[in-house]
Amino acid sequence: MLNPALPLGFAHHDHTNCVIDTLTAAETYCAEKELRFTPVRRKVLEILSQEHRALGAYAILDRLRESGFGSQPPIAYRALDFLVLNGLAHKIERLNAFIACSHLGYTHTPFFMICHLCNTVAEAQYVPDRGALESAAQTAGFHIEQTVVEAKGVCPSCITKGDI
Amino acid sequence: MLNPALPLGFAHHDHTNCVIDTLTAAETYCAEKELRFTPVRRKVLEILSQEHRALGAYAILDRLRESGFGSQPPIAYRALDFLVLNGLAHKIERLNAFIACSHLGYTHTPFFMICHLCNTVAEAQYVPDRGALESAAQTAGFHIEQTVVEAKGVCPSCITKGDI
DNA sequence: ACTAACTTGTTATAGTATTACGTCTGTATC
DNA sequence: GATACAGACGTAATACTATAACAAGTTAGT
Repeated sequence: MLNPALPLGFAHHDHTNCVIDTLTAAETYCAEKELRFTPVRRKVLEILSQEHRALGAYAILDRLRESGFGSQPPIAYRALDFLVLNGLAHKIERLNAFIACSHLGYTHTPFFMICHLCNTVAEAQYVPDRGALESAAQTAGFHIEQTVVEAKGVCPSCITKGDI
Repeated sequence: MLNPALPLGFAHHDHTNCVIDTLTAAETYCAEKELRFTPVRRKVLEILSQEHRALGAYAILDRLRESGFGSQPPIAYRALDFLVLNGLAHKIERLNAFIACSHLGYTHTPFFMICHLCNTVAEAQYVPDRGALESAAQTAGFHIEQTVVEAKGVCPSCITKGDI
C-alpha cells in the first residue's frame, strides 16, 4: 500500500515496487468498483507508473505501439480518460501531460509540484483547505465540484545541484 | 480602481467601466515598470476585458484581424505572453484560454472558478494559504515559484436557473 | 444464441502552440 | 545625423494536442 504522507517523485526509491504497487492497487480498486481494467488501460497505467514525470499522450502512444497495441491517438486518450475519470491518474494541465495517481483510494484534492528544471512532478497529499478556498467560493456563490492545484518551482534535487 | 474583494464575472455590472478601468490600470502599471504597452498588447487586453469568459488564442486572433492587426498565431501568442508574464492577464490551463486579470497590482495567487455550464470564469482573491500548501511543499523540499488554483463547478446564475 | 452496453481499431480532422526568418521601430551611442 | 542595438511585429511553415465519426470486436446478462 502506498503511503499517502510521503510525496513520491522527489525521493530516490525502487521503481519496481512503484509499478507493482500501483498496478495491484488499481486492480483491487477496479474489481471493487466493477470497472474493466483492460489490457490497454493496464499498460497505460504501467507506463505512467514507471516514472514520476508527466507523460504526454503521444509519448504514451509511442510506447503502446512498441508493445503491440493500436497506435492512433484515441487509443491513448480513451485509456487516459478512463484512468483520470476513475482517479487512477491525473492530468497536469500546465504540461498537457498525465501522471499516475500516487494516493489511490484516498479522497484528495491533488496538489502537484512541477519542477521546471527537470520536469519531475510530485503529487502531495493536500488536505483541501475548506477555510480559504471554500469561503472564497461561497462569497461568490460558486459551487465547487473539483479543484486542481499546480505549483511550478524547483525540486529538492535541482536545488541541491545548485541550479537555482 | 478595481475592488479586490469582489470576484467579478458572476455579478451583473457595466462592462464599459471594466474595460476602461482595466486599460487605465494597465497603462499606469506599464509606465511605472517601463514596459511597452503597444497597440497590439493594448488591443488584446481590451478584447479580454470585454468579457468575463476566458478566450482562446484563436478567438482573440479573429478579433485582432477584424481590427486590422496581423492575423497569424504568433501575433496573439506574443501579446498574450507579455500580458501573462507581467500579470495583466492569466492563462486558464484547463481551458487553454486567457482572461484579463481583475486584481492588477495586488500580489495574489490567482484562484479561478470555472463554470462548466456557461463557461464563465471568475477570479477570486485567494490569500495564499501558506499553512497548507507551503507546508506540503516544505515537507517535500520543494521551492514554489508560482501556484495556480483552478476550480471547476457551477456559477451562481446557473445554480439559480436550476441547471444543477 | 440474442441483445445491449461497452471497448477497441482506424481514418480523418479540429484545435492549440511554436520555430524560424525577415523587417521595422525606437533608443542609446558615437 | 549616422550607426548599432534591442525589442517588437509580420508572415510562412510546422509541430503538438485532442476529438469526431464510424466500423468491428468483446463482455455480461437474458
